[in-house]
Amino acid sequence: MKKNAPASTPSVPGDSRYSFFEDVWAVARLIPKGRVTNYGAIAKYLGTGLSARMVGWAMNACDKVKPKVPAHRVVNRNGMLSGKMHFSPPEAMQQRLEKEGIRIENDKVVDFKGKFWDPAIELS
DNA sequence: TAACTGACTCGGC
DNA sequence: AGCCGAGCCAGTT
Repeated sequence: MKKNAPASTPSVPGDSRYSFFEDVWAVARLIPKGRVTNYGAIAKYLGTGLSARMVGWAMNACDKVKPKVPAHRVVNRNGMLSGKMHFSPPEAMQQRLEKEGIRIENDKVVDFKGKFWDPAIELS
């Protein structure tokens, strides 16, 4: 039997256990097809610019979240698919990006700056 | 229970 | 111009 309120309780908006993980996933899902963003932009949009690491960590758990989160559209500030090695298979990230019109070269997003999608601006 | 790591980023040297 | 250290939050060992 489960405890009263385990930390693993599904977070929902309005709940005190609502962690910014949910926000990260929400923002990630808002990323338009053919666009990419970086961890810092999301973190900053959430008000925790220094927590860019956690954004990546949230992506690690994105696979267990529903609906699926387009974590492949989130890359580091260099436009490099730093998290592709965490995909399964790793090449899936690049494959999906290319499928959406994003061109990848040497594990880096081509014209990253031009395809960059900043939630702080687009959602402002 | 405490400590470390981790899909990051920025500032300083 | 490149390298190093510090900060953040949560999950894992």
